[in-house]
Amino acid sequence: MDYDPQDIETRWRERWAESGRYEADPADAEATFITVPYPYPSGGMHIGHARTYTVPDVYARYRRLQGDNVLFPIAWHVTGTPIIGAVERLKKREQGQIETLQDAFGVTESEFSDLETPMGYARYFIEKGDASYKNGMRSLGLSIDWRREFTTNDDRYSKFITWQYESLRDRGLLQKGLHPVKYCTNENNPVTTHDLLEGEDAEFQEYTLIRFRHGERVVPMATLRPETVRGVTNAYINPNETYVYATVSQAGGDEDATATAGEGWLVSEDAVRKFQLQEREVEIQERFPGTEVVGETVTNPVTGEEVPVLPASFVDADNATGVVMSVPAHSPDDYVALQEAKADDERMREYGVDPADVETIKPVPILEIEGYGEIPARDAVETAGIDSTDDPELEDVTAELYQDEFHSGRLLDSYGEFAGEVISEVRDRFREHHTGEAFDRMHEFSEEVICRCGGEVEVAKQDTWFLDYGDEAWKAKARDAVGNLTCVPDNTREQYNHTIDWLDEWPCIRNYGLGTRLPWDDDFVIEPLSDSTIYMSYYTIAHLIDDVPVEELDRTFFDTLFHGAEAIENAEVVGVEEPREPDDRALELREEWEYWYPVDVRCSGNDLIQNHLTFFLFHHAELFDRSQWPEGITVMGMGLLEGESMSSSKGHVVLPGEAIEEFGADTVRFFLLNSAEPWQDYDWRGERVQNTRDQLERFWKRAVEVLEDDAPVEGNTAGEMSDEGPTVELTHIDRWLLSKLQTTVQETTAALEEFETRSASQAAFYKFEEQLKWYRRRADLDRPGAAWTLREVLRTRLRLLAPFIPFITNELHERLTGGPAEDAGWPESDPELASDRIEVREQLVEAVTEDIHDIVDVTGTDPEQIRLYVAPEWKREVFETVREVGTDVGAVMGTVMEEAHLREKGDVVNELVQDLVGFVRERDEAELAELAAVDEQSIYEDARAFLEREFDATVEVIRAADSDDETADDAIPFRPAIHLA
RNA sequence: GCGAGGGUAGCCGAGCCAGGCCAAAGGCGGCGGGCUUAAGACCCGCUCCCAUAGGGGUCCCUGGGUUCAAAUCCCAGCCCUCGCACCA
Repeated sequence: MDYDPQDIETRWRERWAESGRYEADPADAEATFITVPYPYPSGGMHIGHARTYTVPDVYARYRRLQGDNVLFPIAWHVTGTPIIGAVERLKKREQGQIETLQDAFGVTESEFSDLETPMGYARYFIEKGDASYKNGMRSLGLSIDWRREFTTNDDRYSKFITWQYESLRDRGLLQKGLHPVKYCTNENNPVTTHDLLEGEDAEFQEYTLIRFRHGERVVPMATLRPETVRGVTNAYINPNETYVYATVSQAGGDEDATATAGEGWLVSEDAVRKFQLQEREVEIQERFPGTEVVGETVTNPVTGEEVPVLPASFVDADNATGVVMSVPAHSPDDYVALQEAKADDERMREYGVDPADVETIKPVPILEIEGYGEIPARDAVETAGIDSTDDPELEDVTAELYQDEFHSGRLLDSYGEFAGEVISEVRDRFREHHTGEAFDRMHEFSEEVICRCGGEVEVAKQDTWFLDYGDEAWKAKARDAVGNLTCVPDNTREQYNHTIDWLDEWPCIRNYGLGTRLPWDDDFVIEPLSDSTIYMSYYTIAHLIDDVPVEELDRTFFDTLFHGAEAIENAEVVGVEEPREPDDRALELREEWEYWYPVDVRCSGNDLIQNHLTFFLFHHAELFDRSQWPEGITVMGMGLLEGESMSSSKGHVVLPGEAIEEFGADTVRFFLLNSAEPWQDYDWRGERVQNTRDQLERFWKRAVEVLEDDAPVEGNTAGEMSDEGPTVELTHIDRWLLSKLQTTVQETTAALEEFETRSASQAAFYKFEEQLKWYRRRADLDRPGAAWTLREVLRTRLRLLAPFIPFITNELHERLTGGPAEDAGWPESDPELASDRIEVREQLVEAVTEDIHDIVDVTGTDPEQIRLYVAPEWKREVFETVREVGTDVGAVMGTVMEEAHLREKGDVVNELVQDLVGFVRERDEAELAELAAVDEQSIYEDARAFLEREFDATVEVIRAADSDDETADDAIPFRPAIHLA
């Protein structure tokens, strides 16, 4: 009977589907609710996703075996733009998109037309294509209640989201305000990171604009280090670019912008659009080349000093305002640029700048910092040996000095009230202090950003609705929810708290995308992270709510459902003043919700702690009672494929379907769970998966041997295994294996309670294999007792392994007992079978076996006769003394020497005491007590047959006291002297 | 910088929270043997150094410390990985 996973797995899948095995409804048993993020079907399912969903499945299966009523549901997240973007790219037949679809996910050209609408595309990857999530999940044998599926684009789900956002608005947690967004200047639309060709890593940077003056005009210069304003020695402008003079006024409600109406600004032409996008009205008055300004002077708004404007081709007119200030004392860039300007008289003259004036420019230090001289930038540049602005190392040197100055630079006396303070402490206050007349601000990306359409992307400030995670009262509730939580692994707790601390305003709407419209403004759609914060509650009623007409799913309906009749009738729901009539249907559904909630465990990726998981806590803490707050979050690690990160677009993925076809679902599951704990990163390597497959095959073969060994065991034939205990005679070694089995049960259980799927499967599978190996060597297997023991061991292990490898274990368990493992209950460790005594005794046999092996190896002999000398009674007496007196050699000697018959043995006793003290130290009380009760002679005598087999020699066990052999003197308690001949 | 995690034998990787049974699980690779006409698969043994009697030496990033005892606890340092958002 060969191992044929395809055959076995197909049968069980069909059985589960037909019987609705994992459909869960409220019952008397304890409810356990396990959820995992609903997949986002913007592409197919790969092996990394497979693990994400298999980890909670193992836990779900474990809890079911423990007798819980377990709900493990799934749905589909389609909100937002990625699917729309994918469809657009497909329609344009973009090469990359076509390749991803065909190569990574096996979509055929004839199927393309099905994928050309967003929901068509989603449906394909939800359930149609070979790489669809549903196919993958069913193949893996996930124990999902499929009745509860929905998508986040469903009308009823949208009503649920509407309820949430109205509630949050009424609680004052949804606010309106301006926020920076990525905006494509070609399409005139906000864009998401997924829409970018370049600049995926770009960050929004808030620049301070230093409002230099040129006569009546303002010349704003952008900087990230406003405190260096007193160190400005000159400005740079690009002589080859176009600049403008424009009137600028503040528009909209941007409180940060301070430009007074109609003020005249001098900026690059490219900057105009940036300001317009950032809530300013800009009207160009005249255009002129940069050369026109070069050679002029501008006035520093803080110091009142006049500084020259020098020409510089390195100035990027498309970055910020196109005019930059130079702080050569603290910016290595500026320092080197100034050196170059000084060296290039001809160029200065060309632009009408007197080289003599340039020569007089001296770096002006504004701070002091340990480890650098008066002019830190000069030190940094000279140490690195940089003498050109083209030197690639200059960037690193600049970054390093900025870091150092930020964290340990202290402002000089010229800063008055700010003098002596560290930059990191003082920067914000200094900026605030000057904001208005001297400082303004603007946003800019940290690097160039290009849209997929080829258009340039700029920072735009847009009016938006945001979730106010900065609200202190809300933060406090969220922290409370963390306190309530079982975090796996435990060290993630701090990360949640940290995230709660720094989360601030979160813009929760977008201009376009799939999903739910903002209830009071149809132009906007609620973005994906914001519509998935409490959806787990929707699972509890998802299969029943279809019976309720959409239009009846109003505020009262969901308020009734989640807050109950009393709260509705008494107008206790925040934001609703009127007492209302509770909705009857909602009250029925409320029972479902109350049965399943709270979420027992949410399994999710560790990358989601910073947003989704913390949002999940925030929203539960606000919208639901404390008793419905999440009880646990288990966080999962990332996957690698052959040592490299998976990537659908590069085709570097393995599909579950392919892997299951090659290895079988049990192998795929076992590998994914066994190669690392859930929260650790794992690496899918084909070679190792094959290994796992081989191991399962071996397991299968051994199990079949046990099944087929129908040596007549009274009352224990197949189909009649029970918890009744042995009906045949068991020997010491049988009992030893059964005792080890109890430890295995305990370890596996403890590990699964902690979500340690790796430790659990290691204990139940690999570690126990080691015990079996010894048992097979040690035991006479042709006994009814051995057959019974092996069957009992198999029956228990099949149940322990059932959460991990459900197909093979159910199949074997059914063949063994008549029923599947998943219906047999989780094994409990039997105290009757767990025996320290037996294990301690067996350890002595293992030890002596190992010692004989050592001697044989070292000497290279092949003994024909082995003699074991058991330590004499007086040595046992000394052992007893050590046990009683403790591990203080002096004290033991004192006691021992009181005995005349020991005293006369002299030094030998001293040595023995030393040995025994070491021996006792390493063992605990219980073990020593068991040892004290041991009759060594009989133990080795009982193991004689085994030892003779093992070494192919005759074995004699002799009392050392009865022998003249000198070797016999070496015997110490629990370590017989060994003589080989 | 802030936050989190980590550095273990040729490689991968357990152990560390709860110090001793740790020359340190398991796997891979390597070596030897068995089975086989042969190869593969499978099975057995070995795989830090020394050693012809169960022994000794050195070892878990580096340097200190605590302890009878440290891979494990404490301190300092070096190096590495991940996240830092408005994106699923």
